[in-house]
Amino acid sequence: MAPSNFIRAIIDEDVETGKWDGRVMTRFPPEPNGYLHIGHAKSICLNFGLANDFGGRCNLRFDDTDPSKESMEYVESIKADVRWLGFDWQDREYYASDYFERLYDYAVTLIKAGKAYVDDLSPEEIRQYRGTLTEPGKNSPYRGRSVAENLDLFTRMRDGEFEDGARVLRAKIDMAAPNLLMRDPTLYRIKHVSHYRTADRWCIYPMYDFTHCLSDSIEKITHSLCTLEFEINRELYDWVLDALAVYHPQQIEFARLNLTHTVLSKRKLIELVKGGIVDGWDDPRMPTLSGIRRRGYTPAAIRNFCERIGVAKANSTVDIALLEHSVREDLNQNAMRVMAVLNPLKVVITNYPEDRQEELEADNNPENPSAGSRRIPFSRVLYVERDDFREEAPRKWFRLAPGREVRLKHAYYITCNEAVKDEQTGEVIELHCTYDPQTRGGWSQDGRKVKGTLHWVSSAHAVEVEVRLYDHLFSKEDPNAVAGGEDFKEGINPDSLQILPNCRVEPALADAKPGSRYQFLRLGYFCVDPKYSAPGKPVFNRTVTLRDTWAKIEKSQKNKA
RNA sequence: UGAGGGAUCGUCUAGUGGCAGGACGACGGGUUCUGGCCCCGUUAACCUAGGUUCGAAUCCUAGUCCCUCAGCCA
Repeated sequence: MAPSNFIRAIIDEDVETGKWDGRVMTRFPPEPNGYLHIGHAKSICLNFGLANDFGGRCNLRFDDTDPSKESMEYVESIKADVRWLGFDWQDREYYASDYFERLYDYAVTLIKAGKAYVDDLSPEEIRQYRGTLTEPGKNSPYRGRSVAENLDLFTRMRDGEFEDGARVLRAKIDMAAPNLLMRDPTLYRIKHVSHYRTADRWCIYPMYDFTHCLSDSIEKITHSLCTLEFEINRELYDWVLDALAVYHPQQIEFARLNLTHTVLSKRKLIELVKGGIVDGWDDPRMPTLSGIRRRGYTPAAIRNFCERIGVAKANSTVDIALLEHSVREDLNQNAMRVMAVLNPLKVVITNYPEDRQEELEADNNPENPSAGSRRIPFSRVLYVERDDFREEAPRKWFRLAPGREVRLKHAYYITCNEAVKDEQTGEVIELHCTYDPQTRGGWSQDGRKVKGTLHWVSSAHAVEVEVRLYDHLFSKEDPNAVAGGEDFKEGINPDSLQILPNCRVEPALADAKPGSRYQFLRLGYFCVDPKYSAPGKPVFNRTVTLRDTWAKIEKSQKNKA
């Protein structure tokens, strides 16, 4: 069971008092005008999670009332993302556009009750009549039209007699209301635009404030959860339902998710995609669910994350380290361990026979013995990580350096005797080491210990692959906090993507399936990219690094120096 | 300067009149064939000022700061 929060407290009480006959009915109501991101995941987990925990149901409802922005492509991507996250709406897949006829009838009812009128004012005029935050608005000259005239005009709006923007249907509330939203809000506008589901059946479309509450009402929602920016809308939500005297759910607002080093506004995300700054909506650096999925995150990791961050009414920004922790936790338990060398440095085992090779046993996951083991080839020429060798070992260095002995994971102890350099550049291009045949499998009978254990691959057997290393898309903790005139895109991390074309991995990985996840020993978790991999030629995305204690030690050593 | 909301460790979040707890991070240690995982420990908070009370994060009063709203978007 998820930790408690103020919404659970409300539902607990409602269940106890029988307010909704013990029912819990929620809904996730996206507009199909873009891709879902990690912020939506919070809402999805909340709505479906609550319904699940209280024995209720959660609907998937598309709030598709603005045909100029919506499409089936978005509907499909949203459904795929919700399903991927692990939630099931069964047959309850609803569309506000399916309610258009009933919504129209409700509007007519409102007109007949003298609670709505057709206004001929232009958008500009409506804005002027609305007043300001501190001054009241004034009534439209068309506000006093008779019910009959309003009915006639509204019918003709529907019939397509008028141009876009010529007239709107407005609720007749109070032009002096302190809440601007209550100053005769627009209920219907004319848009001669084809809708992706209703095609050309309609040329008038209902506004959010009219549609959402009534859709909730139609679906007998009990708790209508939305984000804080809709607090102002609640008064109107309640007004519409009261005016029509229909079933009346309770709207409850919670704070949307913000993440450090990340932007989550739809506008900014679109800008990144359209500007070609990222490789589409599913770029592994994007906070979209499709991007996160391609990056290698698991649904369970996202769900755990959403549970951990909690739900409250205060604006807050979650440290992205918590997201990273969640995926490490899942992958540590479930990802198969393999060896990969990102920046290969050649190692020749000088006392190992040239024509010999052997296979060594390697466990697939120490966290899960049932994952079994595999055999990996060993031979005279190997690759190790360039970073694992230093000509001059710093303090606390456990790895390879001249004269140092280390363990090759699952293999042998080796001792570095010589670093061969390029005569021109002075760069170390090869290491000459000797191995101890008595340490096969990585154990020494004489009980001597080595501090360091390195990952490696056999040169002759290794497969060359491309690996993509990702870092936060934004260097700044809060990319939204930009000085006047500055563009948020200036905060983009120039090193957020690093492509390494010449990495070496264990031979078995040549056939790794797209989407499959591994731990590259001592490096991090990696996932086979579904977009750029080809059969026999996988491309690996780094999901997240392993925690790196040595990097911290080194950093603090540098700071002291 | 209208209306509606919100302030608890560095971050996120519990607590609703009775020992301010958890998670992440940071720091230190133990363990280890991954400088991973795991384990142990340390650090560290009630926006301010009054009041009520035996006792206040919680109730009252007055402030301060932050967020949202002037789309025919959602």
